[in-house]
Amino acid sequence: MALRIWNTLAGEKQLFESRGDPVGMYVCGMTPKFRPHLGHARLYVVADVIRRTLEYLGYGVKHVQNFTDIDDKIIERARSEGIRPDEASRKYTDAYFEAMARLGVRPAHEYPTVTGSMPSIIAYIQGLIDRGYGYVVDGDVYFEVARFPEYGKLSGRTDEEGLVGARKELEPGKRDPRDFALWKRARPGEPSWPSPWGEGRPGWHIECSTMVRDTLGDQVDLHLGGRDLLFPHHENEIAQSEAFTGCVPFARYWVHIGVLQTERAKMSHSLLNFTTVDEVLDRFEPAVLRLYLLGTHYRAPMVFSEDGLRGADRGLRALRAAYAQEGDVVAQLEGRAADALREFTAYLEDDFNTAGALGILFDTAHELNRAVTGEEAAPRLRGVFRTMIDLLGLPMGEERPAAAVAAAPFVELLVETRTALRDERQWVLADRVRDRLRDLGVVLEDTPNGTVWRLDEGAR
RNA sequence: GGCGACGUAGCCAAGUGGUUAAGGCGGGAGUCUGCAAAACUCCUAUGCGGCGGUUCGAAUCCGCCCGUCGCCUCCA
Repeated sequence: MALRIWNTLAGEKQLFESRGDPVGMYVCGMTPKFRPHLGHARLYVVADVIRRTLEYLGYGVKHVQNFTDIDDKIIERARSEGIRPDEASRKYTDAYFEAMARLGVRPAHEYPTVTGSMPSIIAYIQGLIDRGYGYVVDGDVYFEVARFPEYGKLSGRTDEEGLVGARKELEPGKRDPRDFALWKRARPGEPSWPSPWGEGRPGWHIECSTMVRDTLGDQVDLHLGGRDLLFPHHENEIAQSEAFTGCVPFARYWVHIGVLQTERAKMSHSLLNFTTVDEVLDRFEPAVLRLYLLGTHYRAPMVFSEDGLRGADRGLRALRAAYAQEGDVVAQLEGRAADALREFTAYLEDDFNTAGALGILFDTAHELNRAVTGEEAAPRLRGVFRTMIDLLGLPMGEERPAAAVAAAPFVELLVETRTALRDERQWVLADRVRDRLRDLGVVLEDTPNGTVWRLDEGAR
């Protein structure tokens, strides 16, 4: 089986053929204007699994992800916090790295930034002007969409009326409503950089075109991003890049990750309806969130729910129990192990179908438990199970939440006492301790190896 | 208004022409256990938003309708 990917540009699933080694993978990074929310987590966890899958299949991958570290929202945010814009972007870039490390998202190879790419961006804009695609109006520079006939090939928006929308007026200075800013003239009190067109800063889309070229060349294999960036951001990126380099297509495979929504609307910073990664990780282990996010195919929209998280918590526990199984008798499960791994990777190779793959993972966990329970250990099955876990990047080591760490000495004292009671067959008292702890959100399990405990999910 | 996506059991969610429609959560019965928990066994959609159509055959293809969401403005 070979890797097939749904390419937004083609509107169909295509066989993946790399241009060379390593595969160039560019992921549209975040604008660090606040702590990352669950929508970000979904995108970057999916990107991480895509990269793991490629590497498993034997591809070398060069993963580049940017930070758009200067824009209106960052300036706004910095003002409200009484700090400088660069301090704000630094702060939330750090928050991003912290959250992703907890989620087991492997770092990209490079993280270019707008402020760190200024000379390159200016040269790129000048290049577009020189080639006749850009025009200057009083310190602003615009991209002239009419000069790029291919415009709209990614989003399917070719109709000018549809592009403009009912509400949007033609801004003064623009020749065409579709034209977009490459460089924005500085406004008083805002950070700015010198340029041939005067003080200002880059428009929103140009940084990606520039940074892709600087880090990965004129063409990338994979370009990933949220579905909400499809238009206008990615459409504009294509226009800029192909106009500048003449290399078509700019990105061979466009992969768009569906948005995460709350009950009624998309989760976003501007709607203030988001849940941050931190908020979830205060109460659930990172592996729970990761498992939850991978339970829906990446292209489908996903509605965030607390119940879903609790379900994932239970599911994770089952996987972890299977993961921890020990055994030493060789079983006749060699064939089954190979089948399971083949089925699992077939799902991942078919447009990164993590939800389908999870089905096989759970099947395998059950088989493993069965094999061990039946005194038939399955070393090979255990091996493929661990391979699957790694491909999805699910941490199997338990990370005890802060509340559990704090409670540990006291809970352990009670467990000790209860064990003594059980040794004396004082069942009523022993059960009372267990029941009372249960009421407090502490679950006790008596196993052949002693009593283990954990905090109930959601009660963290 | 324009463009697009989606609608599968109580909930979540795979499945894109052909055996009995994966898997998870929840629920029910049982094995094990001092009792529980975990694990294990079994059960939980004659049906895939609705109505038509194509086909020997459709959740899967086509049309219309209903509903939800996204983009068209900052957004991952």
